[in-house]
Amino acid sequence: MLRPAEQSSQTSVKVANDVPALSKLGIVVRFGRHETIFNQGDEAKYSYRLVSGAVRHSKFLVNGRRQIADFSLPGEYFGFQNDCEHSLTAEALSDVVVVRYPRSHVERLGEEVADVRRELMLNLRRELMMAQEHLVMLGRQSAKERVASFIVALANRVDAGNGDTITLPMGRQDIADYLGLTIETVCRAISDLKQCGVIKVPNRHELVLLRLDVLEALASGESDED
Amino acid sequence: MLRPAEQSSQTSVKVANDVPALSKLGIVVRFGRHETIFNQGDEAKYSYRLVSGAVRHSKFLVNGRRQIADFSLPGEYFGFQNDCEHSLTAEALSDVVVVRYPRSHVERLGEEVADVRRELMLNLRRELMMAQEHLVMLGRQSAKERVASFIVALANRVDAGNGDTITLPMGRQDIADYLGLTIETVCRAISDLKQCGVIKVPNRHELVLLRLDVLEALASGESDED
DNA sequence: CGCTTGCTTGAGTCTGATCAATGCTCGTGG
DNA sequence: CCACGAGCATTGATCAGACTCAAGCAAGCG
Repeated sequence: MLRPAEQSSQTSVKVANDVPALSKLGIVVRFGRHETIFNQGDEAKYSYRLVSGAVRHSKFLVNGRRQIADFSLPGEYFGFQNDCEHSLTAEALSDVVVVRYPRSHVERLGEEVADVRRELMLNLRRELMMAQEHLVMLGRQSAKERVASFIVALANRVDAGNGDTITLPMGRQDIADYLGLTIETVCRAISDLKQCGVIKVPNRHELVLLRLDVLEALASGESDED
Repeated sequence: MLRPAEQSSQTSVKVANDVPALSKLGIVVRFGRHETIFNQGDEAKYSYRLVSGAVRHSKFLVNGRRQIADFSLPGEYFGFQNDCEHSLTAEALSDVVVVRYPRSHVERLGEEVADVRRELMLNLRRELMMAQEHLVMLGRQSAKERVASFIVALANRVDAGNGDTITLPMGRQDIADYLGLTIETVCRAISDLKQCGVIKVPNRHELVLLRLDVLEALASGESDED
């Protein structure tokens, strides 16, 4: 199917519906599962919009520890935040299709078109706010609360409600590295939630929301619930 | 001395050296120690530049837990990140002098002047990168490493080196809430560092850097050091 | 079919939280 | 000027939640 090596089709596409002015600049590029899209420290030559698949954005410490800052889902932009070099490593969680924009063009468009500018600004602000929520999770929530928050956030992002099944495009280790936990702790928290009848887990990559209300209570730290 | 109630002198000032175009818009405002400058959820009517004192930016959870996202030191801007409502509560750590800019004017200037725009963008990016570093700390560093990181970051911000004395404008509880720890753990970590001869602590609000190299090693997670 | 890869569960340990007591500093009033 | 008290900071003892290490399990694939 998809080759691990980067394949580009030079067709311009109409996926950038949020920023129509951008659409003409992008080309489609594919990455295989676990391929690196760009590395922390790389010169930020391109920005991206994710068409399909999922991407993780992480930082690595000297001793091999990893912190995932964010996941990208289809329709979302990434790689816009830095002008000179990327501050995060972006890797494909699965086979991935992106639209790639040369940064220099994006930059110029930003200077010239007010709409693009506003959109870029808005994007940055959204990311900052998400990072702030993430800080609260890592700094002040228990393991179970973090896992609940994670599920609720994911559900909101794909607009899922009670009874709906959501897909987890990332593995347990990725969730752990996002939540600042170990894989075992994440597993146990998920098992707990399963036990309590709050979720169902038909398989590794799927999750059925049974009691979104309980999850939300846990996520916001209503400590008396178990 | 400074009254707790907000006092404004309607003189325009020349403090915004980074963004000269802004300087004419600002007025000087004072806040007393522990006064709230704005609350999470408040309409973002103003942006600020800190002239003197220090400010903490925090999020509160329902159960009273608090996560501090950032501190502002003299010369720094804050309250620019949101267009509609503030996502963080800003409080004066000490008596504080700020220059206050009406957001609507900032917004307009941003539309019209490329320099201002670039500066605003840069500011947002800086904040996002700081938040990402913060995430790593909270997610993947031990208590001692976090405290070391905190000290190193502060030292860098005020451009202090070995032998220099740095001022801690915040209390221990604030440090704890920034680092996602308890006040006791922060104290113990500081005591440890004192014990190892890495820092000296002449009093609550001052700290002498004796071995910045060791602090940096700890901060970056070179696990063999103690 | 057996191997690999990733997930789950269990047992024991350890780091950091909690609870409790004491110390220090500064400002206020006798 | 000293005594007192408020507000933090520090230190100690104990506890618990999350980590580590270790084993077993399920699914996918060559």
